[in-house]
Parts: sequence; structure tokens; C-alpha cells
Amino acid sequence: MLELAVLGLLKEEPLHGYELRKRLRDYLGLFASVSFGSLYPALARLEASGAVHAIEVHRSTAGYPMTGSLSGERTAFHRSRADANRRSRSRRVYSITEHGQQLFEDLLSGTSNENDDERSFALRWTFARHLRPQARIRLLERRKAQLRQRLVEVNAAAASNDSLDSYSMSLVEHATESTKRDISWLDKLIDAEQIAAHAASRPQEGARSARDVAHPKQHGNAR
Amino acid sequence: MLELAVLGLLKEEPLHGYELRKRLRDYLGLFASVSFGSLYPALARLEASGAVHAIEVHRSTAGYPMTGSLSGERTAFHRSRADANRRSRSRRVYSITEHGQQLFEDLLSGTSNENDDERSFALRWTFARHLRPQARIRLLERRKAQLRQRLVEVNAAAASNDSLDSYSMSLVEHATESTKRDISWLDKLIDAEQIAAHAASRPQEGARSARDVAHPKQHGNAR
DNA sequence: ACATCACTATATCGGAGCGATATATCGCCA
DNA sequence: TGGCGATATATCGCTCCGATATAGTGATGT
Repeated sequence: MLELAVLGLLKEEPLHGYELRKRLRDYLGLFASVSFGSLYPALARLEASGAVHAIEVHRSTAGYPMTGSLSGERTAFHRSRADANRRSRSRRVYSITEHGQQLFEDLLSGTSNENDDERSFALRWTFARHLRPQARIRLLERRKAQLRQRLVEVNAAAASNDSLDSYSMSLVEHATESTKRDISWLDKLIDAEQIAAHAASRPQEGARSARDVAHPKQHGNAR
Repeated sequence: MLELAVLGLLKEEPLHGYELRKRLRDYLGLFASVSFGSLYPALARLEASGAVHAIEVHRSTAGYPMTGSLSGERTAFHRSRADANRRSRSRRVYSITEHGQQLFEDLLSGTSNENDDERSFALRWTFARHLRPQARIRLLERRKAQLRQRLVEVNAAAASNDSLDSYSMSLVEHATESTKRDISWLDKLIDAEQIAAHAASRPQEGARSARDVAHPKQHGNAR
């Protein structure tokens, strides 16, 4: 689900491949470290399917880098980074399209394509602010059900298998404990989300901004 | 590193592809669930490189299934399983070769091919009984260094990045905590291994079987 | 008697991702 | 001037996965 990560970053601002990879590494590094051998084909796929749109930005060397006309740069947004005026060869700057927005929401809610593993969940949760509260809770519940299922399977396999040596056993025990902790963590998050959803559904108390808490149409001030 | 898992299972007894996959799923299911689309090409690679040797075993239907002459079956070994006399179509039974034994040890000790991730370590630890005590400790220490490195990187990334929302932050916090627990677990294992190695190096007290604790040349009674 | 189902068993296909590598350009510094 | 490191895009070979094809087998059902 590299597409999801790419669309999630392009949703905030247009970016070219090299910068995308840096952000993938730095911001989502834990869950989506990616190589160019994956990124460029993924961008080509997204472009072919019409989810993103690329414009060629030639180097300007002098003055301002606003060469990318079509909302190309959103200048002085991440100027804290060292790449302030480093403009070198021509770049392909990708923007997300309407269709891409739709694809992003589909991938994020996970209604299609049940390819769920550890990283897939972590990536979705990173973009949880783009989900409705209800969908957020569904995501957490799905993940929890997965982990519980895995617990059952591991315990069953370990019980029916008496030929485990001490090394395998230590591995199984540690994995079981870790999974239980993950489930507890999910429970905590689910509680917090339910409280938030509950508070949002009665606007008479604490009435301010009960509606704009990550409604899917809310984009722009993504922080 | 599917090869490592396959060789580790074939080290115990010759198996055909379908049974290999079952054991990969049941015994090492947590860390190496594998599909036929991976397994059969991997077996073909191992066969091409001379690490395993395949013999065609045709069905016999009547009497004993000892058709696979060359140490083919090791009859009545896992008869507790339901596939006792289920002999159907012809199978390709794979055995590990001398070269395969060497390859297994190389992959297991990890001197070549530093492709270390979560599952890679878990898989190696599953076969830790085939390592010398010294190599076991090295494996644990390498894994620990990896996790510590990741902790540092994640903290640095999170500190330099002020645009993390609460969802990403909860993810980072949970991952940090989990990693710390993993490190503690590794510390525990390292301590235990060092005590065992220490005890094994002075055979004058508790002298029984200090030498046969998983020496690399000890094969045969692999359980 | 025959159909159907579930299991055993091997194999291949397309696609995704990775690591390595190739090819440029640019700024900097010795 | 020449090398080095960062920026930037792209491709190659490989591994792995999920899906699918093919086929033999025993049990179950009608």
C-alpha cells in the first residue's frame, strides 16, 4: 500500500519523487521506508490511473523557484529544511487529482483490498485524521479482531506442538505478550475515540467545533 | 530468507513441498507464513544451486509407502497426524545435501547477507539450537543494536518534526515502548545465554553433557 | 452408480517491492 | 580542474505474494 502513503503526502502539497522519498523516510520512516525502485513505479501507476498529475519543472537557478506554475510549489512552507534554494535539474512534480482523493479515501478506509498487516495498519492510523470518527473506530476494531485471531492461532499451534525447543518457546511467549499489549493499546485508543465521538454528537455542551473534527471534507489545515 | 526456513526443516527430515508448506504455516507460522508461489520457486532455486536434492516418489496406494527408496520417508514418524496413509499423486521429496548444510549455517549465522528485519531475526532464533553459544549471543547482540539504533532514529525524527498529530504521536509512543520491551527481552535472553555459556565452559561442576549443547557438528537427533 | 466435495500436490502468472546500479546536474571546496 | 556529495529520475534482476490452473484421491451424499 505504497499508493496510500504517497497520496496521503500529496494531499498536503504537491511534491516530486525525491522529496516524497525523503518524507516517506523521515515522517513515516518507521512504517513505510521505501526505495526508488518502488516509488517511481508506484508514481507511474498512480499517474497512469489518473490519481495524480505530473508537471515537468525545469530548473531556474536564478530568483524564485515558482517555475511550477500549476500550484507547483507552495513556497516557503517547509523552509526550515536545508533544501531551501537548492534547485538543480528538472523535476517531475506530482499533484493529487480528484480521482486521487477518492482513491485515497477508499484505500484509507480499507473497504477494498484487505491486505492488512502491521505496517498497513500503522500507515492508516498515521492518516486517521482524514477519517470520520466512526471509520476510525472501525479501523481500530478491525485491527483488534486481527490480533485476537492471531493470539488464538498461535496458542492453538503452540499447544498442539510439543516439539518446540526453549528458543521457539521464548519467541512464542514474547510474541503473545507483545500482542496482548497491542490489544490493550488498541482498547485505550478505542475508548478515547468513543468518548470523542460521544462528545461530538452532543453539541450542547462544549459546543465549539464538534462538527469539524476530522470530517472527510475537511482538508487544508492538515495539522 | 525463505531458503533458511526450508533448509531448517529439511535438516530434520526429507519432505515434499506440500508438507513443507504445512509445517511452515503450523510450526513457524508466526514468522514465515508462505505461499506456493514463493515456496516452489525457492525449492527450484535450492535444487539448482545444489543445496537440496529431489527424488520423485510415485504413489503406491497399496501396502507400505516406502517407495521413495533413498531414505525417502522415515515411515511412522509423524503418524499422529491425520495424513497417515493418505498417499495420492506423485510427489517430489526434497533432502538437504552437504552443500545445503553449509548454506544453512551461513544463512543462520548471518555472516553474509545482512537483510535483517523482524521476521528474519525471529526465524534465526527459531533455529538457534543449531548455533554455537557464542554465535547465539552474537545474534542477540546484533538484534539489540538494531533496535537501539531504531529507537535513536525514531526519537530524533519525532523531535525534529513538530507537525505530528495525536494519531501519529500515539503510534510513535507505542512503537517506542514496544521496542524498549523488546530490548529488555533480548537482555534477558543474553543473560541466560551467558550464564549457560559460562557453565558450559567449566565442566568440572555439573559435568554432564556440557559439550553437546547445540554444537554445530551435532546433527541427527534434532529434537 | 454417479456426482460432488474436500484434500493432496505441483506449477505458473502478474504484480509489488527491494537493493543495486546507471545517468545526469549542481554547488562546494581544495 | 577535478573530485565529492547532494539532488533527481529511471531501470534491472530478484524475491515474494495472491490467485489461478490442473489433476489425482477418498469420502459423502442421493
